[in-house]
Amino acid sequence: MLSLFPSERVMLDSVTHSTFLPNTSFCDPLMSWTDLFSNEEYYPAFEHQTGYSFFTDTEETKAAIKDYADSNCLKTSGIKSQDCHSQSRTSLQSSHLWEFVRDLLLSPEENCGILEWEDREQGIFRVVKSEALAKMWGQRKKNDRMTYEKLSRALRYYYKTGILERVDRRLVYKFGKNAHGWQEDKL
DNA sequence: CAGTGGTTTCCTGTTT
DNA sequence: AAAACAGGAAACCACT
Repeated sequence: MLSLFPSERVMLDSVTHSTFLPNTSFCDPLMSWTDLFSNEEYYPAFEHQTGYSFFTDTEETKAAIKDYADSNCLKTSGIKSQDCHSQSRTSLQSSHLWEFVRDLLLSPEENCGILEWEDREQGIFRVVKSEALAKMWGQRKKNDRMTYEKLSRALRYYYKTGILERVDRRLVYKFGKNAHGWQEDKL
């Protein structure tokens, strides 16, 4: 039943050490984006959050919520059955930031235009909605103080390790030699 | 308990 | 002026 497509092998590879991956079927949804973003356990926490600097600014909060709402597919698109065997949904499991970004890039249903390929072959991509990306990463790490500012700091550390390569264009990054699982012909 | 890797947080300065 | 980029430094924390 668990037919391993190359893509899945890569994903399983990157997810092997995740503490979130239950020993059940790969199709068994942990939590869809629908659950994640429409669940009242999350939204109230987001909107009523006032103790942290990130949310104290009304404009910022408004923008964040708008960013959230903009990605309406986050609320309306659940995980469809056919996605069970694709690389989608795995972004919830990837433990490392670069894997999270990669998996989001590879999952149109969950991406919602937050990330976009600039050059698929060369692994160059652009962060279209920085705020939403940070929000999503924060959700993944259960950290509602996450911002793109901080997320990007973590991304910059990847330049040293070859996970990412520098691209001198705003909000544009490129996968480096040591990043795997993103190449189309290897999926 | 100690060490480590991977961030997270903060900051100051520069660039777009 | 606002949003990104740059990195250094230090705190954090899950894991081994």
